[in-house]
Amino acid sequence: MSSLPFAADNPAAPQGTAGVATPAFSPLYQQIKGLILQSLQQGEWKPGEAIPSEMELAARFRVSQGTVRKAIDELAAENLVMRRQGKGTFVSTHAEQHVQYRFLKLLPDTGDARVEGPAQRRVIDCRRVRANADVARALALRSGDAVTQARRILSFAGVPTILEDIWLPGQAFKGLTAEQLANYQGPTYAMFELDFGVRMVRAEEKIRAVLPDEEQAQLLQITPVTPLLSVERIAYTYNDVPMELRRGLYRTDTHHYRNELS
Amino acid sequence: MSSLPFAADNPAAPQGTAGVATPAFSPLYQQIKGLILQSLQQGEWKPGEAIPSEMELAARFRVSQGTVRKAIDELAAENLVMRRQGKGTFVSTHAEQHVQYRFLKLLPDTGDARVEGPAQRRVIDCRRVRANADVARALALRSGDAVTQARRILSFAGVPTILEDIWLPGQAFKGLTAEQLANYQGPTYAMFELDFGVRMVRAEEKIRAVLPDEEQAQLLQITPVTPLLSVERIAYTYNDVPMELRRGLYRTDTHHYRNELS
DNA sequence: AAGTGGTCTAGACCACAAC
DNA sequence: TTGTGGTCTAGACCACTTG
Repeated sequence: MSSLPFAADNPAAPQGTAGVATPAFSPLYQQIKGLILQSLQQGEWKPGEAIPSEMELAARFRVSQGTVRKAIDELAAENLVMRRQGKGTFVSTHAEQHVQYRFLKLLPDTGDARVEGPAQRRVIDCRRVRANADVARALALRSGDAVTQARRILSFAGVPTILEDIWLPGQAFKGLTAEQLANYQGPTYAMFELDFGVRMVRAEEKIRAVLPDEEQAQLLQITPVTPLLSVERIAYTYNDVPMELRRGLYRTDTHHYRNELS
Repeated sequence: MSSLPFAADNPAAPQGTAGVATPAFSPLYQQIKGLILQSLQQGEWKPGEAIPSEMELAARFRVSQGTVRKAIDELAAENLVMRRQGKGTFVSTHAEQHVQYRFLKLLPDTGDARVEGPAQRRVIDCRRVRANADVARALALRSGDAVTQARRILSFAGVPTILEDIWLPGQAFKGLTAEQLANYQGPTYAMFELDFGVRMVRAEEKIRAVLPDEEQAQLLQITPVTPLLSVERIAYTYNDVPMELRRGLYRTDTHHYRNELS
């Protein structure tokens, strides 16, 4: 039984005539959304599991089903939960996505990603280091804090296509090994959920065109004058907490980065 | 007074027991959405104008306000209309976007796009040609059909940053001149709305890293070994009809392409 | 048959903008 | 004061899934 900031029989935003700035106000369904979010964040329901039914949540929060519904609508729009008619509402997970890689927008020019199958992974490096200024800033850490750094190559149909450098906060990802990164079947983000309880919910990418240095070119088996996509990604858990910095170099001779605008 | 495929007092999907495949069924609010979309498409309400109030539409379609509301909710989510509390619901337009360029995701590395101000445009070329196979496929035309082709350079703070080639269906854009492309104040897509009645509603982009040829390098005042972002965009009007093919070459030494994932 | 999400309605009230 | 979109409720019924 949770207590609401503003309960249903204790209407929100009573609009005092004090004349000062509007007090922090949010509609009921936003408050409900916040409470559900809190439960998600605290792990009350695990990825892939069903959350309580709308009627149950309505009773628990003492609001109507319609209000819970609108809260869940927004959570579903943000891909935090998934609704399935007749079954229930489920916590999103990177493990059972209809598309294999939720955050990877690189597609083969030949259209169909399914024919490629999953990428082959080769982990080149995985070790604990101290964060430099750039990494620290991206992950909201202090310079010198412990981070786990990894480098790996993803190949499609045997062709090395992506070279990735990954930085993870040392605290949350204590004990991460190269074997885990290499051998886990399925998306790496699913492994993060399962082994570390870290769910990536959102990400931002900055994309540039670059030329590889000698080492990068060698790893991707290309010449140093092959232009590459540099994709710098920061992935966030709940509450906009950054939990991963990833810098990918994508070959785009047989693949392209696809984006939809509206 | 429109007649609905399934009226409110003539319940949809009576679920015949014929045992064959489910007949085409869509909920009432989807039908309403379709009707509103049709009016938008036919220009019953122009970009920037208000559409009728929810109550009016509810009366017109003989459904409840809540049903109209849900239809408009989806249209708003797709950026086809914009709601403004207390004022009404307005047809989206590229002219008065809160961000100046709705489809341009290139931002200065220094964060704030506003300090740059609008881009300086220099039109290099604008002429009618016949569509080759690639252009024809992208625009759903036949090879040899008339298209208007243009090339221009966008500069920020005096630095040539984007080289764009644009292809437009000749029929819809009859009479387009270099002067229009160069002199119109505001987004080019706003000019398309105003002068040609063509509203771009959605777009898809394929992004690659490339090296410029001699001519491209000269126009952008860079060396031919400067890697560039190649952004191939197809923009669509209503009903997924492609109305523009655009290929941009972006310098990414001082700017980056920004994308958000969820 | 029971339980879930999905749709639709009707009515009340709130917040915002314009007159 | 009026009209708009925004919130909230309560109840009915539909569609899908499971037992």
